[in-house]
Amino acid sequence: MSFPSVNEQMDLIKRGTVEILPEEELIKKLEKSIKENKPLIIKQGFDPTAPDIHLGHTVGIRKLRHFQELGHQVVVIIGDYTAMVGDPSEKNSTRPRLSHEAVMEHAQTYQDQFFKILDKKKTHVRLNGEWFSKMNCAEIMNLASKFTVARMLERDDFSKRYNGQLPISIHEFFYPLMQGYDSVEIKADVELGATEQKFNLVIGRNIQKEFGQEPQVILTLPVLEGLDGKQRMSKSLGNYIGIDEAPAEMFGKAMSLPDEMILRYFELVSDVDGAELKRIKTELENPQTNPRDVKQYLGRTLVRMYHNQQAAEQAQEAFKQIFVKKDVPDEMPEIKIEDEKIAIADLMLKTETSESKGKARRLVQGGGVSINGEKITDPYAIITIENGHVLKVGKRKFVRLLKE
RNA sequence: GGGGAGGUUGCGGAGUGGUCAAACGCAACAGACUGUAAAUCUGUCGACGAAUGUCUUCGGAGGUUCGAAUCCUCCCCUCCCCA
Repeated sequence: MSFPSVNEQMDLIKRGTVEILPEEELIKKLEKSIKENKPLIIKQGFDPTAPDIHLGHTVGIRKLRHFQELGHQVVVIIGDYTAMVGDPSEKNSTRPRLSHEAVMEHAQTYQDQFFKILDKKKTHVRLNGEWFSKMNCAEIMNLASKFTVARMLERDDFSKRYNGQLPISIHEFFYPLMQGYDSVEIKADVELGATEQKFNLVIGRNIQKEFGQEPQVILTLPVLEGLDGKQRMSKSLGNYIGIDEAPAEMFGKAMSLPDEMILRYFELVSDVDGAELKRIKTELENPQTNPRDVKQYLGRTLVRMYHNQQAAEQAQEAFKQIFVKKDVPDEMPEIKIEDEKIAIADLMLKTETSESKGKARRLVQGGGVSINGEKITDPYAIITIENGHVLKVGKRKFVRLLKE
């Protein structure tokens, strides 16, 4: 196996990254790897708490992919053990502990999705329960002794919670330690993580040193903002684009992004190369350009990456039909209605376009509901079902009504 | 172990016996305007009912009262100070 030159490697590695700490160490590691013809071990961890990978995750996964392309060894750690204990960093402490089965199931889903981006053959997947389940108390104490409370409290979210009089459980202090210990187990050379992970990543260096290993280089990546363009993309905030989503969904969601996000998305989660990225940047800066068009290109790119070119074209066409021509989509859920006549609120409940009747009526009152293009104004309207009529609720919910 | 402060509808945060389904802000949703962008304006924002209304909700369980988010008892949880 032969590796590209250090400069070439650094070029690709640096793309989209926020920080490499320390950079000289990475260069040294790369030089050594070339000399000894031995790939570096690149690590990133994931907690299998949510079984769906969205674009936010792909920022890191794509970077792992870059390392693979350069010939290095990627090790993905599934934090099954941490997940079983229940991740406390999310403040909803009532989260149920996950059963081992659930964790394994999630882990499987993760892997299926990882390999849409990563090369399966060049990826090791390890569960950290492999070593943590075997650790005894003395070993745990030993690990715990390698770090101080004061240093823990340096961490931003701990100190914020501490000062904000919010609870911090002792075991939460173990998370960084455990994550660091993962690096010891796999002898990581580089660990990737989002910028907010910096603290944990740095601890990994310390822990490795304590265990007599050469410390890993840490590489931080930006946190991708979600569809609102402000908050991080996350499933619980509902502002995400999942990589398993249908083409139309993916495209539509991309179009709802704020304009300022266009370039960032191209940079962080698309596979366009450096030259193309530059071209897009210039295009966006041109006042003649309608950002909408570039956004459509983004939408197509994403659909192409996770589906295919044809699906991308179709998604764009369908989108235009609905939102530009204000037409109805060709494809939509079809629901059989048995009743001849039905109150609008009941119809919306039945078609799952509203969660409750009260809400349905409010939507009608707000002018958000139409049938076959005719706006319903009376919240108590009785609808006569016609075969094939289209119920539209809000901007994007369409249901075709079928008569029995 | 001792003392103090708290737990309110997605979040923040009012409310200390009836006028409280609970102020206000944020978020969210819908409408107008647009490019399903941003900004702005308007409306809605527990459930059921056509409706007077009924039901569920203020950490949990009981209790006092004609009536409780508000008072009492026990319990659970969190934070701060002292040791």
